[in-house]
Amino acid sequence: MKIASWNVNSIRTRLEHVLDWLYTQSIDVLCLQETKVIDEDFPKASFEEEGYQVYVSGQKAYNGVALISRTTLSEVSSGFTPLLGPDLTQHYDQQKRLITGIISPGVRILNLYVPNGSEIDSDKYVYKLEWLELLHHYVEKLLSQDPQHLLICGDFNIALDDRDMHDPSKREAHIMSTDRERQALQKVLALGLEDVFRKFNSKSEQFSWWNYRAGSFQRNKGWRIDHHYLTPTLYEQATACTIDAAPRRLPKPSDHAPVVVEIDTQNL
Amino acid sequence: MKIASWNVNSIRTRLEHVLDWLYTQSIDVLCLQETKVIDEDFPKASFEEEGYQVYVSGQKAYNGVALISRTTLSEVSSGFTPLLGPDLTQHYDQQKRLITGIISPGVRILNLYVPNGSEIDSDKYVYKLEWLELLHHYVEKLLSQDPQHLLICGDFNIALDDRDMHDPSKREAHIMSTDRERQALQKVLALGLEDVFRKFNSKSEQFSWWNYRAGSFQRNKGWRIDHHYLTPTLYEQATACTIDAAPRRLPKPSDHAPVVVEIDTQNL
DNA sequence: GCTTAGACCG
DNA sequence: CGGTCTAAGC
Repeated sequence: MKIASWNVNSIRTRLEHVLDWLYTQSIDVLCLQETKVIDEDFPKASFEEEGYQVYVSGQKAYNGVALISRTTLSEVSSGFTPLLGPDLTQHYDQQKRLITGIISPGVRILNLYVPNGSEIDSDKYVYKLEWLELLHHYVEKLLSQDPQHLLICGDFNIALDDRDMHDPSKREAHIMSTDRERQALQKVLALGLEDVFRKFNSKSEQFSWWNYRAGSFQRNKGWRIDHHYLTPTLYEQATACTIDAAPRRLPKPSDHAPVVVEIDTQNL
Repeated sequence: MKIASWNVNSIRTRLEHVLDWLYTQSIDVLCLQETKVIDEDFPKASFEEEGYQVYVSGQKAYNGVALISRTTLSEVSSGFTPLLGPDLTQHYDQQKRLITGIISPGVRILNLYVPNGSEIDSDKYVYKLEWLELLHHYVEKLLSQDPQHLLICGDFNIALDDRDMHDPSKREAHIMSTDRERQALQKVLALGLEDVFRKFNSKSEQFSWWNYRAGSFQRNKGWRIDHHYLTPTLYEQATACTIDAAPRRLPKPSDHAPVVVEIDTQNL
């Protein structure tokens, strides 16, 4: 089973890229971030015509996530509120950054768009850290339901270690690589999740995002900020995890490349 | 010799359309309107590489005209001021709507983008009528220099008679066809100029502009507002005048089609 | 750089 | 409807 995560930076602008890639790669579950569209304007029909189910949680202009699956999805929900209640979460759920559902072999997929954080110590940076703290509570609850069948993927806007950024010397000066961001994410992962990309590839300079500016892609000045995290049983059954840079070479690309994980579901 | 007029609605957006059409039609002189670009950002090199001279008079975002010629251009100038002096014209020359030059067989080309007028009796409608009054003085001066070798072309934003609009019953209710606009243009033409399109074609519904909205082009709900006006000697030597609707069918077209006049220059 | 939105123009 | 611009977000 192939599960992909892709920050598309507007699904309406990138629709043809996404449809073409989805079919040629025969993806089973596609997790999109930064769809940048309200739910009623999401181009659902284009996916449904090809046999996919589509669940969206979007807003105007910013953020927005979608879960697109060839297999039936159940228990789909979006935002922190369904699990954590409205008291803590109402404010954070105004931004549409989280959607989840269970796919047919009983695996829960959690698709995230972690806040960018803008600049270190800015209000948005604080919001990012608070959001990751909420995520910790949320994942804890999910794991209490089933500690072995959770896959979390998305745009984390965090480079987990120094191999995941092109200039690690600037680590503490740059958003996405500060200790506080890394630790906030590590606290979530400590609940029992592992970065499956590193099961297959320990090299540095394996990036999933390149700034549009200054020929960053051509010079491979990027960041690996799009991840798949798996609980131990799923991690064991993973057979591959790859970043596909091909769509990033197309005209008018998203700034992110899709990341695909393959899982052998026979023994689940 | 083939002389074309085309309102391109942004030369930067339409550059490929214009270059392709220019070469395939082997146009000698191309008069552009609504280039929508400041002079330093006009893509001159694209035309110069193919052996054309380029003269521009543009501004940011609005208006803008260009004269692009395979034969040498002389006495090029833009705006009313060079002929009429600054007193009356300074205000009107802030909008870049007029460029002129003499092409090699001694024919003066005057390329115009007449104001649209917005709504009847609006400030912009008054401006349009005043601009046409200034044009009358300007053309009078040009003809005093040479009454026989003047070609005026461009987007006139006026349907000269009822054949030139799809719904003549709305004539007085619609900008571009009110009596005051027609009379202001007729006053210029009375100096000794004739609409050369009507030398070859007296049919109605021969349009050069179709609104982008409501499928106007598909239903041929258009207007003939792009014209070539010739002094008698040139008029006699004209061998064809055609509107080429083909570029209007392309993806992301200009709302105007180019209009081409062919003149036999042997006897000039 | 490339996306969005809203405003203005035609 | 489609071009421009500005201002914001990443």
